[in-house]
Amino acid sequence: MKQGKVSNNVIRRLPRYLRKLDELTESGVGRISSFELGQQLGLTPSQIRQDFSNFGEFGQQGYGYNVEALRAQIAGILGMDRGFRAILIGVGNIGHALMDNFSFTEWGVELSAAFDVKESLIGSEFNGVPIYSEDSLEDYLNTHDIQIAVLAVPKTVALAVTEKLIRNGIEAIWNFTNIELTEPNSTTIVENVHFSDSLLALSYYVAERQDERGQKA
Amino acid sequence: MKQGKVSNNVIRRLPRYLRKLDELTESGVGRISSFELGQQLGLTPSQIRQDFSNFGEFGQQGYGYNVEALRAQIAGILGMDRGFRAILIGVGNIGHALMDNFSFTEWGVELSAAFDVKESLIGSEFNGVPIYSEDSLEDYLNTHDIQIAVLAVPKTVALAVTEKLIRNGIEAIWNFTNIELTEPNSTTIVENVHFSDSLLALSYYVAERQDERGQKA
DNA sequence: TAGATTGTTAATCGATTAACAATC
DNA sequence: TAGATTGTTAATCGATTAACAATC
Repeated sequence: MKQGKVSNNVIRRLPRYLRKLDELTESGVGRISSFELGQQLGLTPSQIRQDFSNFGEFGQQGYGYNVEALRAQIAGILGMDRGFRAILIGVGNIGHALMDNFSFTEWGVELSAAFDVKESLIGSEFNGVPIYSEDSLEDYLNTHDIQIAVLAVPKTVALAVTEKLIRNGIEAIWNFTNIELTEPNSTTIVENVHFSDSLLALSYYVAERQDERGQKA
Repeated sequence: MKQGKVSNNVIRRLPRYLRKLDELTESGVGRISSFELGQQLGLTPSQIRQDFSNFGEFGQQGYGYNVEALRAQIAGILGMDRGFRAILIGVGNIGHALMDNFSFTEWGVELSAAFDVKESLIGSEFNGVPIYSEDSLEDYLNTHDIQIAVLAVPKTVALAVTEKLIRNGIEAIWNFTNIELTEPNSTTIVENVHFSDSLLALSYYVAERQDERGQKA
């Protein structure tokens, strides 16, 4: 094993491995080779072995990988067993959908509270997660050990809230607003979820396909 | 200009350029150099010029780029002016949030119908988009010109619905289910939106940061 | 044992960065 | 004109793939 700054490309593949391994377990598959895993994920066996070798030796010659054990290793690498805690800011449409629908726990993260400005929401609770007034956000951050802020507020207040989060020492922001939040500073980790970026990439490939067809005709 | 299969990396940056250019327009900036744009996006000027040169010559020596004109070029490249049409399958939590909250039109896509199995939803309408019974899905596809299917059904039925979509010649699937939908076949374009992948990558970087701190102490 | 498959080193390929002539 | 900045060619860097000895 090496473990000297693993490339982002590798990191982005880890969750895919995890998901596939879960699927394999579900269908009763207990072991798998890099060749077979590659087939199922559209990757070369080489790349898969290279990826894993960044973190250790998880396989066995002549055998392959034990699905369950490999899964556990990757989960550990991804920090799923660290007990990270998150809060959600903005219980609008997307925020609400996340609370209702997204299983934070399944991915090793505890959603411990949500915040909003809307009176009718404050004091209520969703899936056991309490919703507090946004006024109490700073106070909450200072009295609880929170690593991740899920940002789901309207675009207009996104920057102000971000500043507040950073001022109170948040470590990471999971950004669902459609604002460019790259490097608000050097110490806060930002992960952007831009639906529109994703749709536009899709749109590009559909357009490209159209053009290809057009040329042939 | 070259235009011979542009790399995926480049395509993924285009929506970011678009977003930034919109922000610039909003704040009244009419021209920008690759240097300044690079600063704001955390990219090198070289990369930006290289990216654009895949599609044409959009700048002017000694001046830079006209923000509005460049925006229009990129929008065109991304297929935003092609009038793509989409349908949504699954009006659950996430599907509902998309209908309510996500402006398809803003990105050049028309959401023309939604489908669900839930009796109470069928026949109703959100933001002018009608919700039909999933039984009529195939019929609808055969009588309308639809390119994109937004897949927001429960995990358990995801594969069955996907098959149905492909059988009826859908061109692209925007996949919001947490299922690995890579290459269902070679002709359908799939764009995955996996929240969990994104959260896990975030989690990894928080864990890494923790370890770094641990070593220093 | 023979066959399979790993982990790793070396080779290739592709993407990013640097440099610079062209020109607004 | 002088200065700025493009588009592009060349150089560098990094990521993927191929190959293979080690070994279960």
